[in-house]
Amino acid sequence: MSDTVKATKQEQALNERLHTSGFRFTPQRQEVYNVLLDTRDHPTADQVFIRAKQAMPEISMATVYNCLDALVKSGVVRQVNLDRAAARFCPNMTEHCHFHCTDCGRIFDIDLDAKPTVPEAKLPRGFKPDQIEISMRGHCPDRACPTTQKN
Amino acid sequence: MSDTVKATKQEQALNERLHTSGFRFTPQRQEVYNVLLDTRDHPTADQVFIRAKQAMPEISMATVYNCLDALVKSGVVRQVNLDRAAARFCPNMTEHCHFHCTDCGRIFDIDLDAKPTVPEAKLPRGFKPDQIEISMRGHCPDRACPTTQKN
DNA sequence: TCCTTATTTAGAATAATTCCAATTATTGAC
DNA sequence: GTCAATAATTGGAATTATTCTAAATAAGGA
Repeated sequence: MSDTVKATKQEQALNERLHTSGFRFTPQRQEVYNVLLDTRDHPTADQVFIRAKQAMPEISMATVYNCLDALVKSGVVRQVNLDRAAARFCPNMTEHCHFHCTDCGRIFDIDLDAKPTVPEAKLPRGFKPDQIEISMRGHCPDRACPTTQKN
Repeated sequence: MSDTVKATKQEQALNERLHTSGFRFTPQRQEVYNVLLDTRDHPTADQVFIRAKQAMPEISMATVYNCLDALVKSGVVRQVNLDRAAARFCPNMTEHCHFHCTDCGRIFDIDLDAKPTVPEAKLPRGFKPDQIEISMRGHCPDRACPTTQKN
């Protein structure tokens, strides 16, 4: 019951975020967002599609792409591009970067204390960065990486 | 004339780098590498193809991809993946990161004093990064960015 | 030189994403 | 609440970058 209230509040929050970016609130966008919140494993659009279909069998791939795009542009979801693989999506909007485990293929969020800076970089005068993105590639702890699942 | 000698030396160096990674030296690989050295504007495979064809009209797209792959694996060329756009290639193997100008679309190399580190990141125990990659998005100085050319 | 194996080539195939046109849903004005 | 305007959804076609394939060619070592 408080669950319902909570869900509604959450919906209203999403509604607002969408509207301030010029998008409409739709059940599909809510569902796609729910999928992302549900399992924060950085799914691809394809995986989001499969998961969203469980609750909403009629949803189409084109809509999933549209929804993801709207969510990203509304600032409630981040798009994660690693190498040239399919884009992945995460609802974690805190300052963080991504660690890609080359053993299991999983992607982990690594929290950052602050907006990333690059002390080693000597930016030539006149260059004004809006955004700095960091990604790491390496090995995650064995415990968390037992199988060689692609994910 | 010293040019010829120089070219040969350069070829021999490339030959060695390829061989130590288990690749053969071929004129196509030399040409693709030359194209990259020639204009360091981070061309896509497509652009490399077009440029390589001038000196080597018979070269095919598949070969360009194969050559770029061999060069990357031999450690003489870096592959630059920004967003989900076509991969770009650069022969600058010094420590550097990339600045993507959202006005003109060009990509600039930004030198780094040292291998990138991330002071802000608290890596959970057990995570062992092999590689840290940094990219920036923003605006380059107007002087260098007069036209809105896509590149 | 000959043999083995890698490379090149053109074209087909694939994967992720975007585009399209028709239908449906949402929103704001009345 | 109804209606019109506009945005979103849908399925499928189209596009783009890249990889694969099979046959021909070229390197490198015995």
